[in-house]
Formats: sequence, structure tokens, C-alpha cells
Amino acid sequence: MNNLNILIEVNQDLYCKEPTSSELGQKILLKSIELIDEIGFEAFTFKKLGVAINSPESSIYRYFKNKHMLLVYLTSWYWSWTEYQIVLATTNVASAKKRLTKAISILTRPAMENTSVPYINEVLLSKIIISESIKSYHTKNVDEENKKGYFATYKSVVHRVSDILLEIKPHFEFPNMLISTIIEGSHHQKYFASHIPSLTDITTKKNTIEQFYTKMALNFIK
Amino acid sequence: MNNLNILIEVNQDLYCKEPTSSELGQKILLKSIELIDEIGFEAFTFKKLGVAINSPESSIYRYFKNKHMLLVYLTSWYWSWTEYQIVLATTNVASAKKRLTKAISILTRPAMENTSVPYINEVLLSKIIISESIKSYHTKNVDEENKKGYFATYKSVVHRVSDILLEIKPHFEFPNMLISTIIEGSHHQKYFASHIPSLTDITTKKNTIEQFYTKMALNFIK
DNA sequence: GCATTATTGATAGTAATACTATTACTTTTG
DNA sequence: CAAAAGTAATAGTATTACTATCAATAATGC
Repeated sequence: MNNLNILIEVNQDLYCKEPTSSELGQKILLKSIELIDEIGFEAFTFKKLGVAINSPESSIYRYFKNKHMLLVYLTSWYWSWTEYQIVLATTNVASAKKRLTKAISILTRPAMENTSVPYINEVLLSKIIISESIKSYHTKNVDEENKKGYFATYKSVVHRVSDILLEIKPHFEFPNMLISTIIEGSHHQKYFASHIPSLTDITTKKNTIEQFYTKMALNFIK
Repeated sequence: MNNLNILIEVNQDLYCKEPTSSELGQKILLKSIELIDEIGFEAFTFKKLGVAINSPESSIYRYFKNKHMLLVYLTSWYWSWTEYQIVLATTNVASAKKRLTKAISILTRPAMENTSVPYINEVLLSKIIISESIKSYHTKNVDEENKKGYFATYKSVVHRVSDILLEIKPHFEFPNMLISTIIEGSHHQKYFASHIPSLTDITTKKNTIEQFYTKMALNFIK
């Protein structure tokens, strides 16, 4: 284990017992990501996860209240990790415009191999975020959960990048709308590219999605 | 009943028995929309719907294979209805740019009172589409369901508006990406405005979302 | 007007899901 | 080495997501 896990923080209300603190907890994180990716969030159950990690489901319930909270945890972890990537890539870069394109690149590019933490497979987690993360906040309890700060890491990313935008164009009216549109939009486009391609414009050249959203942002601020 | 229901068509594979053809079927449509809006799609069950319309759940299963198919049906109906609105608003308008802004307006503006069909409450249906429709295609069976044409009406709307874009800028690289980004984006922004407002830029003036996405599209084609 | 057929109602039943509870065993750690 | 913490094993409940059967009723064809 390295020191990255102190940098990546999630709201303590998201779990019953901190999953990073024990072997079982880490196994839960590792295997749940694989299993959700494999069978989808709807079909995913703590029972099946228990079989996969050879532990009774009741043990998993000691870490997470239910599968919804596990998804919120994973999503929150992802955004905290993403913010860290953005911070790394933008500190000491003087040009705000360069910082902006760098941040957009991180938000829209395909996930890369990364072994920062042993109990999280970032590539699979990125896949889950693309196809399942909307389910973490499209629920009847959003308002309550938002109040409790469940989506704080997501908001933090949006506001951080919005602030760069405002450095470039101080009186821009829609910084948060633009950034959240880019984030959600790039997820949708990646999903569509894999499953409903006629809703996109896939080409043979790479990074179409990144190019599109970078252009969109730059068009807006010029 | 008026003749609009012949204009609004959905794929026949979406239902077991055509719900518009009988009183019970129409009650199912009407009440399911109310109930999904009220308790959310996760908590919605055919059992609860049966209680609401005073029919056994087994009768509902004769119309729809399961609640997922009901959601796909409602979503498909919504896009067919939306396409009809776009057609109405753009026929005989010579200027492609005017047709584009009109179409974007329809796609991004708040839902309006409309009593075109007695068994569908369009305002409530719009609310459901905003908060639940992603769940109709974010499943493990997307690929299969896409092949069967379950999402045809949605694609049709996107392609229709993309074509207007291409009239204005014939070699534009990303027409579908831009339009699907606007559609999904405006839904997200409406949802965020109600539930996670700090991800948006809400102001006192009206039509912020429409303005934002219109500006986005026009920025791209100039 | 009556038989056939389609449609709905009523009831029952099953496997899986989403949990909660209890007790016993095994590690840590102080 | 004892106390505490963590985990396993098992059992049990209410709800969900269906399927099946049969009776009652309404619509339609002749």
C-alpha cells in the first residue's frame, strides 16, 4: 500500500466500516468492481459478491449498508482520484488555457492503466463510472443524499475546472454547466460508441471525444 | 381519442398487447406514469400499479413483459411524440438556421401542458424522461435491444436534427455527437437544477438551459 | 340470440432479492 | 494471555418479479 490512499478521501458516511482498512474490505472493493463490470449493477448482489470472495453476505453488510451505498462509495472514490490526477497535471502550469485543456483531456480521454492502489482497478472502475455512475444519483433520495455530502467529490472536480475557466473568462455565465456537460457528455459518448454508435460520429482517428469537447469549451470562451 | 396516436408509433416488440387498444391498457399507461413520477422507477412495481388501477398484477403482465419494457415503451413514445413536435415546428420554414434553433428549443425547453392524447400526461412523462430514461438503455442488454430497434425513435430524433445541422455546415464532423450531447445535457442540467444545483448555473432569468445549448450549437457551426 | 373467443379477475405459488439477527470461531492487540 | 474486534455460518423474513390456472365477463361473428 502506498501513500495515495490518504490523498483520496471519501465521505465517512458512505461506509459502515472503512473498506480500505482490512483485507476483507479490500477484497470487497476489488471484486465488486469486477463483478459489477461483468454482470451490471442491476444483477449485482451482495450474495453473488459473497460467493466471489468466499465470504457470507452478512460480512459485506458490515462494510456497506447496501449495494447503492457501495456504488456511491466507488463513484466518490473515482472523482477523488480524478481530482488528484487533475491537480497533478495542472500545478505549476502558468497558462490557464493549458491547464483547462489538460483538465478536459483527463475528464474525456479513455482510462489508462494505473496501479496507484492495489485494491482498485482504475480501468474497470472507469468503465463502471461510464455505464453505472448516473444510477448513484438518479434515485428518489438524491436531495437527502446530496445534503449529506455524498456527491462532494464530484462537485469538487466540477468546481475546480470551472474555476480555471473563470480565470480565462472571468464573467462567463455558465462555467458549471459547461464542465458538467463535458463530463456527463463524454461518458454518454463513450457509452454510445460501444452500444448505440449511430448516436455518435465515430471515426478511425483517435480521441474524437476529447477533441470534440475541447473544441466545445474553447469555442465558448473565445 | 384523436388521430395523433396513428402518428406516434412505437416498435411492436416493446409490448405484449397494444396498451392503447383497451381501457385497461390506457389505465396502465396513465397510472404508471403517475406512479413512476411519484415513487421512482426503482420502487415502482407491477404489484403497486395493480393496486393503483384496481387490477391484479397478472393483468398488467399481459401488456408488458416487465417494468423495464414499460419504461422502454414510454421512452420510445416520448421520442416519437417529440419528433412530431419538431416536424410540426420546422415544416415550411425555409431557413435551416431557424429550423435548428426551433428544434433545439423543443429539445431543451421545459415541458408544456399538452393534451394531445388522453392516456398520456406529457408533462409528467417529460419529468420521467429526465430522471429515469437513461435507465432504459443503461442495462446489460443494450446491444441486443438496440439490434431489435428498441431505441429507434430516439435515434430518429437525433438524426433529424443532425441533418438540419449538416444543411448549414455540410462537412461538420460531429453532428450526432453535438445533438445527443444537447439532448442528454439538457436533461442532466434540468435534473441538476432540481437536485444538485451547484453543478449548474441557475439564474433568475428564464430559459438558461435553452440559451446555453443554443449558444453551444451556434458556436460550433459558425 | 347464442356460441365462440378474447379479455379480465382472482388466487396461488416459486425462486430470488435485500436484508436482519444470532452464535460461534478466529485473529489482533494491549 | 485475556479482552476486544473481526469474520464465518446459519437461519429467517418481507418483498420482488414473475408464472400458472381457472372462473367470470364482455365483445363479436354467424
